[in-house]
Amino acid sequence: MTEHRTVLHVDQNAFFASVEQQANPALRGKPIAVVGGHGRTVITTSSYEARAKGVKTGMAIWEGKRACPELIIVVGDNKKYTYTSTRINEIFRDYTPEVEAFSIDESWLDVTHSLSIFGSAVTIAHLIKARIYHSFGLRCSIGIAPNKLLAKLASDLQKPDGLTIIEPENVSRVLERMPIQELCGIGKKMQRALNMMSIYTCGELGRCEEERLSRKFGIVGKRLKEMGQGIDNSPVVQYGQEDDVKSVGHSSTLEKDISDPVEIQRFLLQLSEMVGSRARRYEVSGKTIHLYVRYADFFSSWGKQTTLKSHINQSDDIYRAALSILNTVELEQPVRLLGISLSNLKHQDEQLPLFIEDRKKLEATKAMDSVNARFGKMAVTFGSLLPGKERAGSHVIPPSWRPDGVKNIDVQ
DNA sequence: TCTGGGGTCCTAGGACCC
DNA sequence: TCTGGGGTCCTAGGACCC
Repeated sequence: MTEHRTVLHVDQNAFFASVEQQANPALRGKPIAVVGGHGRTVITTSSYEARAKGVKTGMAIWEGKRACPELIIVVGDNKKYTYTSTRINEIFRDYTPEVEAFSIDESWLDVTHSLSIFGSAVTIAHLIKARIYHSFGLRCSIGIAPNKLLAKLASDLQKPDGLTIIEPENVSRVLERMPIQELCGIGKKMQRALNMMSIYTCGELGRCEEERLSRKFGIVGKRLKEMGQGIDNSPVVQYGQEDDVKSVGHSSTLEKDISDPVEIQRFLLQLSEMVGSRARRYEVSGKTIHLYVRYADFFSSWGKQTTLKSHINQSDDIYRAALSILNTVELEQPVRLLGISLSNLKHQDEQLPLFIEDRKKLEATKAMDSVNARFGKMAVTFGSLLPGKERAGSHVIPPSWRPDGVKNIDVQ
């Protein structure tokens, strides 16, 4: 038997909203909501003062204001959040190199091998809380447990500013009456399906026969039973050890629904440039292009993909592929959202193209990318973009952003 | 007055090759 | 003339996470 591990999960409380309240003292103690700088944005994060009034993530601004008329709307500033997140993860690495960023505001730390240095996991948790508070004025909730699944569950149990420990000997007691939907990985559909089988608590899930779960959920059945028992052997994957990125994509809701093919094409080119520049920055190219369209009615949408004979990451190649997909379809409604993603990726080999024309194109792309890197996204772009009225709005960074490595998304 | 954007993983069915 | 099966790649769609 191997010794059990000690894993921390650190969750920054109301991260974007708290960062804004720290940056602007006038916002402290007030109900605020962080939104994208877009006509059709939603609330990404709200302060605890706003949550107390019923403001929730995903609400439109008007919904938030209906729940809380004095709600203060703040347009998100990605640079603040990525900067703060990066600094916080640096703090974590003072306590163990085994830090895995799950999202911009959540990380796991495997401190098994640090306990002898710092005394205990609780001591480490207190040190981390104190340092984050003193450096940034931010509160976090920390869970301590023998694995990632339980550490994440633990950090959720007390918010804000919580510290919750699940000792190995207490796991089954804690799980016995814990609702299954509290587990990371069991969403609404899975909860409903399990409830239909009269399984409501982790205790019930852990005792369910694997055979019964496998019949219903296939390969996931075994994993579900383990989750109910609090078993999770997945390692904390530290920075630099992550799997290669599998897809690179951008999608954006337009300021207004559009039907004009020229406007649609212009927007598609803009998305292609965003996808291409990020793929080139990661030094990957992809064979499969996926185009996603959501119509004006919001509910109807489609996605189509095509796989090419060779890997590409040049913006105009991506654009051509996306356009060829679009041309196979008769649009049924004005378009609300367009998305392009590149997958089937491989690492770029840095060989110079054989033909002089291709080399020139590569040089031009590199120059364009470097200007954009210095002066901000879309400072330089393909000519046909420039007169466009439709632009991607400034988006608030999605919480899936990771502070390190290849999985960063663009900071705008 | 409507409802964001970034990913990962899994399944199912079909094409194609050996 | 009729019988396969495994492996890989592809498209489409859904569940889940933040």
